[in-house]
Amino acid sequence: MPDEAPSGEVTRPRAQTLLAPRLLAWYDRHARRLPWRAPPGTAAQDPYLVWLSEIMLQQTRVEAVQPYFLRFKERWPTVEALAAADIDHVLTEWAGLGYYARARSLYACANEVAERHGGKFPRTQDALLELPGIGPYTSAAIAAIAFDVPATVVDGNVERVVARIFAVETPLPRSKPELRDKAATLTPQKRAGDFAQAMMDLGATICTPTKPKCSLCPWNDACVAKARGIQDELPRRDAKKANPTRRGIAYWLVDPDGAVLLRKRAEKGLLGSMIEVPSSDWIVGATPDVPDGAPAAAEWQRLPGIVRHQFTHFDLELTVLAATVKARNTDGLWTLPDNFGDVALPTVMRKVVAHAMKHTAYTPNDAAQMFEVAEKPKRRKKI
DNA sequence: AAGGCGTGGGT
DNA sequence: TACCCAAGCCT
Repeated sequence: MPDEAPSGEVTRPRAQTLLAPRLLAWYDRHARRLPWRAPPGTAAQDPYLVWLSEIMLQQTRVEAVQPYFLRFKERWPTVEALAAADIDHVLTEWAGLGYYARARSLYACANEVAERHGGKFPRTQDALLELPGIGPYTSAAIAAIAFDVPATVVDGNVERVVARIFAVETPLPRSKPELRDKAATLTPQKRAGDFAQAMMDLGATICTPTKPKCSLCPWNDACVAKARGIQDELPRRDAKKANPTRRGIAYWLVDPDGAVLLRKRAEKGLLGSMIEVPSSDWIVGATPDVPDGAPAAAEWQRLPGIVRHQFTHFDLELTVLAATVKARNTDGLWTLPDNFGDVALPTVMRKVVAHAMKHTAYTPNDAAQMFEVAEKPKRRKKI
């Protein structure tokens, strides 16, 4: 473990002091150009954009984030603009990106920054940590990248790189404290933001989970796992249990105008505050065979096939029942499919929409084509 | 403090 | 097909 020198700097073995400069040199030549990133050596990025990107990047790949980031930046260029937005518009813009509590926290955080911090993000890790949706990773990332604070940024990439460099064999998540401490011994006092992004780029492009490209790695001669030939086995992880399957019914109700009944889900929890095709509870076990919990009494027709979706902690199988009504006798958001793009439909509900429109007599139009995309997910089975 | 919380791409 | 797991946070 590193000792604290009187200056407050972390002391470290001499060899380790050489690692950061080598990685930064690699980063200067190989940094990916990303829309939220200032090129190495240029002026710091707008803290608002750093924050926005870091929230979106939580548990989410760069490629998935890019279009969302660009749309948010265009629509809400400042934290004040975002704070003044309608939360439902924010959720609609976030739809498809997942982990929707992030969008709610994003909005809450924008309002705190606008109202309590004068529109300026705090510059210290401790102060950032107080804001909604900002935890240990994100506070360090914003401090380092936006404000050049020498904070140690630890995400999944950094954990993997550090586990390999030091050949940490303790499985995750038990090894997290050790990995964090070892990462701290690598963090330089200068260019900590570039260093953090370099570590993450290294993990994303070179020190990958499988088949790491060690021959291209600026640290390959210092990597203990590589020296031992166990780089593919690290980091180890404790086994995780299998996911259960939950089943339920989604109710596709259409009025004479072709409007479809949608509903807003509970504020928090799974898909919190998002819009859904009304559905039963999703229960482990058999699909209920009675349309219990249907939004209206109607002649429900079971559509062929099933909608499958995987969440982080369970698999879902939805049966879709369809019916028409002569009048809008049920409260909800009666919405024409042409306008589905204006509501916060998460991906699982886009799948339901696609399935229903494919198996009912809905006239194909732009909306139908838009949702066809969501239907095609798996590769086609060979005949 | 262990589990809830999305989605998509890769192997 | 059936996993894995990603720029994590919250309770």
